Amino acid sequence: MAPFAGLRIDARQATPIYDQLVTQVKLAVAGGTVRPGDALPSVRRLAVELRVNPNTVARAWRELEAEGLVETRRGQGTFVADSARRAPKAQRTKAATEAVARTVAEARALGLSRDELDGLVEREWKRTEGGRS
Amino acid sequence: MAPFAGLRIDARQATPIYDQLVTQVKLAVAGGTVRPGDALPSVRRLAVELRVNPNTVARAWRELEAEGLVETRRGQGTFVADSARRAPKAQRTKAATEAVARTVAEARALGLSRDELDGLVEREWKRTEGGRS
Amino acid sequence: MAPFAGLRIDARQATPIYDQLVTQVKLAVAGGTVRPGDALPSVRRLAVELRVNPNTVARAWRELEAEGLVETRRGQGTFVADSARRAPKAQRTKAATEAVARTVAEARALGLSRDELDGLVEREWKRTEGGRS
Amino acid sequence: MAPFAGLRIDARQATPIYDQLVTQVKLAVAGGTVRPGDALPSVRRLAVELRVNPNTVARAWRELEAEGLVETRRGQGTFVADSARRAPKAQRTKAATEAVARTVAEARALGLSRDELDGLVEREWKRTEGGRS
DNA sequence: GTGGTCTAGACCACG
DNA sequence: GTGGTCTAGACCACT
Repeated sequence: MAPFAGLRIDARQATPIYDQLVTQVKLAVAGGTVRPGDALPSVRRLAVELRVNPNTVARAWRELEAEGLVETRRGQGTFVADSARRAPKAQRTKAATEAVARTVAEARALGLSRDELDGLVEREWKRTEGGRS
Repeated sequence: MAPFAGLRIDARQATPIYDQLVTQVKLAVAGGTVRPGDALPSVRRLAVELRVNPNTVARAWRELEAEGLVETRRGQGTFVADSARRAPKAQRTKAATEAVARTVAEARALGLSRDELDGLVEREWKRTEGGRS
Repeated sequence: MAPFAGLRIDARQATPIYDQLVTQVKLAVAGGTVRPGDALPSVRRLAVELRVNPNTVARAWRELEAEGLVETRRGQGTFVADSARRAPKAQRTKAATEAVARTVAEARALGLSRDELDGLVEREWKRTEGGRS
Repeated sequence: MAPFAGLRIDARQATPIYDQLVTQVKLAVAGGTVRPGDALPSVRRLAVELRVNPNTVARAWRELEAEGLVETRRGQGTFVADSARRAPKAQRTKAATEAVARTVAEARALGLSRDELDGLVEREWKRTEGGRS
């Protein structure tokens, strides 16, 4: 499966689209799903795929480049930088913990039981199986 | 524990503050944590507590009122509307599923195993035990 | 004279407009012409003044913010960051030396004599006298 | 010293490489440093020397030819056109004035005194003495 | 084909 | 009023 196959956005969310993309690429790099040298989808292709303006994708890639996570090669495309490293385990756990905390809080507020939550996690995990790991 | 005791905001987040408040109130109503007739914190008190512009809190309450979830009684304050009902199970599950999906996607991107994710959920669930439920 | 009164761009130049603005603000900060807390011109006002698209100015301010040189206060405007310091003398001299080298090289290529070059510098210096210093 | 011996580029600069070359050749012609009939370096040789794609050099020579400043003689190379004349004094002064203006602006923004600027010009002029003039 | 810059203009969030 | 996001579409630079 191609790297970055799973990039997706949610227009209803308050987080800006370009920011959603930045976050997902960062996560993929931190988690080792993609590696230095891997190509990001081209601005135009991804824009078509996500039905988004090319400028929006370009802005995301630009921000990532400013942070040194990716580099653009003229006329070729945008690539994960050689210097981009998989984040250490502790850091990844910390990030995941925050995400989990948000979701648990929401589940509780919605009055879900522990079993119901586990069921949802189980189902979602299965549903997303098969990506490059 | 007073209803709405846990309202909290994160100024660093991209989501507008008023939006964070709206979401939390909605969740509490949908989940049955608060019930029709319960009072929302007063605009001024909450503004002070969260160190936020009173306009921002007012804006949140206004949006909620526009949606019919709360009602303002002159001189008394803002209250959960009588018509506000706990959301039906299916709707609550749908909301929770979206939250879970986001978190599972993030965990996967970070390269966590299923067991690691379960462990984090377990820990977070235990940690937040004891609130009004 | 107001800070940043002298911001100007040259559309004929190869350097992108937003970049020209970034550079000028950086120089002004490094040189002490402007100080922490000083307001940058508003995006819209400057865009009108320079006959440029507001997006272009916004992009410049955004890049400066990403570098921590300025900070934006919601609804108020963009300001030189408190942390922005005047560059040390050595660094300023280095920057100026590069600029001088470029110009001397060009003057030589154009066949100017030393006296002619001095005359131009003299004239330009006089012409720009009167700024905040 | 061979004509065009000093052609050099700066890959870090925003200005396209081919443009940097065009500008330098134009300057050399305008200033009389090179004369009609003088040969430009061959595309390949210069590409190797500057570690640049030959297309880039070719592009520069092509632009210059389109402007009538140089002409290509099949199998021989590229030469300064017979019609290329040293620019009139006024025009050269104008070009130099712009360069000086940019540098004076930068020096002012950096908080340099008139004396400091003069010192830098003096030093740079001395340092570059000895080229073909 | 790739990314980069810029414009024009809409709509949102905040004070 | 301030800045922020996004779209649509043009043109440029480079491979």
